[in-house]
Amino acid sequence: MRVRQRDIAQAAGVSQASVSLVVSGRASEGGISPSTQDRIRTAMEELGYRPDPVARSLRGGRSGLVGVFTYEPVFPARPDEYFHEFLVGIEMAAADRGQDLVLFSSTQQADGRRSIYAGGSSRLQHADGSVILGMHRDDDELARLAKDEYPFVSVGRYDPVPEAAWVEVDYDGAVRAIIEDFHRAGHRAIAYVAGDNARLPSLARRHAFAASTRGDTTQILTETEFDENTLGTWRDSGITAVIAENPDIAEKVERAAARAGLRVPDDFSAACLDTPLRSGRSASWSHLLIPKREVGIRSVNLLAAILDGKLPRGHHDSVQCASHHLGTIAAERV
Amino acid sequence: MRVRQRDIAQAAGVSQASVSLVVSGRASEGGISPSTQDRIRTAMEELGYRPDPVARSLRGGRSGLVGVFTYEPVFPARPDEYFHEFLVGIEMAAADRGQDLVLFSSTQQADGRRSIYAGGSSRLQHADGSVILGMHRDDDELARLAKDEYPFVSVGRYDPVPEAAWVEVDYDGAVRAIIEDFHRAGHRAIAYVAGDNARLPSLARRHAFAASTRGDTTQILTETEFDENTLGTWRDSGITAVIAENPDIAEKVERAAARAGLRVPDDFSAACLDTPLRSGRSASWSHLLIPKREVGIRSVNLLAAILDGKLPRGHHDSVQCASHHLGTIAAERV
DNA sequence: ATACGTACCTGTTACGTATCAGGATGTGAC
DNA sequence: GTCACATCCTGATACGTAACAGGTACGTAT
Repeated sequence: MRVRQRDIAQAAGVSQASVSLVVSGRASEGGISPSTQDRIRTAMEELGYRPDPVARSLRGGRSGLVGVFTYEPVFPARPDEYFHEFLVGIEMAAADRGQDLVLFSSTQQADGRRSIYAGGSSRLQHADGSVILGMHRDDDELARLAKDEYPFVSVGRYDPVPEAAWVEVDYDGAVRAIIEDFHRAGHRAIAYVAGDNARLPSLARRHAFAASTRGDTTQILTETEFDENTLGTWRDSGITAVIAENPDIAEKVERAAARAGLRVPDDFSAACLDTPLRSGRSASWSHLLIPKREVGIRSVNLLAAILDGKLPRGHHDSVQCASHHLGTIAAERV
Repeated sequence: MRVRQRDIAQAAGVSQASVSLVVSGRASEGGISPSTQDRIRTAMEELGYRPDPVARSLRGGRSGLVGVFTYEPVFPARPDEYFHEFLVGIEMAAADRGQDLVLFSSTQQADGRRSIYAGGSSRLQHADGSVILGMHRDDDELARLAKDEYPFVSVGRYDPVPEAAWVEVDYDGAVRAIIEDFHRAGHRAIAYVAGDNARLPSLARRHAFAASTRGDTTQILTETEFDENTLGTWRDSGITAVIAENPDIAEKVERAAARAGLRVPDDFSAACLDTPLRSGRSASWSHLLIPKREVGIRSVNLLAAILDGKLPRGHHDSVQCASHHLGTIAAERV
């Protein structure tokens, strides 16, 4: 049925080993004469030979498949702009390297949650290594994955499993630049509205904020603590600038301001520590330009480097983050 | 390094074959006594055995991987709402069936175009079969794929390769319902604005339109033929209803109408033969509800059925299409 | 005539699994 | 005591490829 090297060998009157040499391009190196090479190639052409990638990976250990693992569906019910850009980068890099992507949908259990080790047969092994994506993670599972020495790279810093390789976003420089903008405009009292979660990108932003505001009066509120009256309170207490941890919060602040008759940047200067959604109302805020695509690309490249033994299993890569300064930071009114 | 069945066998004092029986769940069927089964299972537990999916698929012929092939990137530069829903369905069905998805990014060539047979080694073989997605297709390549007896299912009718299996959308009923709505409202002269392409979904819609309008006065224009003056001309010639082949065209008509001081549905009744984008201005038009998710699901299921030999390689499946009637169809003014 | 080198190729093994055909052992019937 | 039969297990083989170690044949040098 399927054409094998053995069939080619028979047709060309040589051994299977010789065919293998020609197929893998080491014919000359392996000492196959040009005329024999021609015979073999002709036979391949005539019989329509296609190497079997599965047999290849069983033997050689490499399948050319890069896994993408998430605890959520890769294709969410509605297009998810947040993760999309990472995936664009991942696909670009995979295409560049001639690798294919495996999405591990099989890991989904009856309850909808995903688990690497649930099925018993670790399907991740189909891929040479995997990129781990997403907010929700089972730290124990991933720690075990690391202990099993399965090669993987986390998209984003991943402190709970320090043995893991990852590509992180370096928020510090960009946040500092935004704070400096506030300073130049005369702001010395800055409020920060944080999300209600302890997810890693959020923590990194809070950390970067704290590190950039030495000497300023700062106030950190969580999303639930922020309400209709907060802006008034801030105003009374002399706070003149607001930072939202993510676009959702920025929208919330924007709405509260509108209802209170306050405006950005006339009454409050504002910035958002994330890239706002295209269609969002806070798209005009000064914000960070999180290099998602670049992070995706680097993740695949880092994984490749680890597989090639060029970098250690626990290597950490860091990508610079830029900021986009729009007109939402105005001079403090005296 | 890696734990194999052989290691388990040695630890439990049995043969590799017995281990295989336990792993695959045919232990009792194969006549392994409960006590031996326990010994084997204990050994597996202790040594941390994980079956190798690659070896499994080499032997058994099935990898549990479902390919997804597109001539465009699966993750386009901006989130593509059109294809997204198909992919949601595909991922859902794959998860249900315990299968993983392979995105063939490796088929991308230096010029950015993709090709199945370019690399020489047909990477599609990694998957048991594939779902083919997207507007742009290389008919010759896909015909060859069919001739090679590679199992695949086209998302959408695919006449250029009739040997291919596909899941098509049955537009006829839904389009007929919309035309009947026009009729009830007294419209007898209907214009249709078609896209400038000969892509298959477009052709199917045109065909469904033609089949539903017997006896009506109809006029079919392409997108480029439609301009600022068209609406006026139509009005003078008694045309009172417009059908747009897709949301882009609907937007265009909407804009032209706005500039001409005409309104939908007061001056023209209107409908769109596609599901408008969430954010689009034509979202209020009566339109078709293309069951994309369902098509995705069925494609994967059809592929599975073909792989199981339950359906022939060239089977065609058809999904009913619904229509969503909004207030853009009004009674003709006398 | 023997030794040596080179050009060209092949036999064999391994990757980890699933399956088939059959071997050993014990039990009961006649 | 022999045969039939079930129970429990195993050896061998195949899947398609890559790589290693080495073999044959021929020509040249001594």
